[in-house]
Amino acid sequence: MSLSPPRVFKCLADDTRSRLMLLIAREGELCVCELTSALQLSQPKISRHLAELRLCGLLQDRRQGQWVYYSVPASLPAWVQQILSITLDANADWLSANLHDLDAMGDRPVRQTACC
Amino acid sequence: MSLSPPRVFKCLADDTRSRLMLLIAREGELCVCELTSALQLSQPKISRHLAELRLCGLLQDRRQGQWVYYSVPASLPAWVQQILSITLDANADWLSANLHDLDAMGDRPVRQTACC
DNA sequence: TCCATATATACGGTTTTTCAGATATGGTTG
DNA sequence: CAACCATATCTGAAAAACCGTATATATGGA
Repeated sequence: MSLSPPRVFKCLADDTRSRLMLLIAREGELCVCELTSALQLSQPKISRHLAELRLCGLLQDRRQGQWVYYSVPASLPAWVQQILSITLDANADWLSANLHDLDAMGDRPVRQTACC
Repeated sequence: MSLSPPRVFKCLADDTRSRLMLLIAREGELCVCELTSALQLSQPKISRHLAELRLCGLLQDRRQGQWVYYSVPASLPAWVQQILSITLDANADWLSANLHDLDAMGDRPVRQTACC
């Protein structure tokens, strides 16, 4: 299951999945409830697309208490990370409404720092 | 009909279309018969995917005699061109069989130079 | 004009994707 | 343990994508 170009593009070939990936790439790590607020979509729909991205290897998840956080794995091939970065830089306006809704979200869960 | 990220990715989210785009981006300009040889696929299938890429704005065509040449328009947004370039550089092996079949093709049509 | 070549498109059928809604799982708290 | 919250998965149906075959269009040459 290698990351050929069409396979990567197919993962991103959906409005919801593109927004999820770019938001997570930008913010570093986001949990499902934050993404649900940012995209204003139903939770099952968000989860389904996140699962697809995770199965392709474009996302990894981490559970912390009740919340599951998604992030871009460091092991993701460099060219895929570059594509995300370039797309993000050139499409800030396209993502602006989602960033606004994310910032407007109340009661965002608090991440635990890695240090003990 | 703007080129949003998911729209671009959807255009590239198919094995045939990815190969067509990367081959054309690499070679500058290729005609349908050359692409048919490079991908070893039926002509209608190649033409159908080329039409889809052209309708999205990712390719432009130019007729010269019997042949129709496809190329990446200079007006394509820079971020899309960068994505093509990065993907091409990082996936030379994935494209190698197609490049080989292209080189092995006999009787390749001769392009007219732009000068008179 | 007639034929050959190159390319584009139309048609019909199969497979894939997507979605909404319902439900299941798993952790937390009382 | 029971109730609750966050998240995941299942189900069935609608929509879209893809393909092979047949056919149409356009160019060039005899």
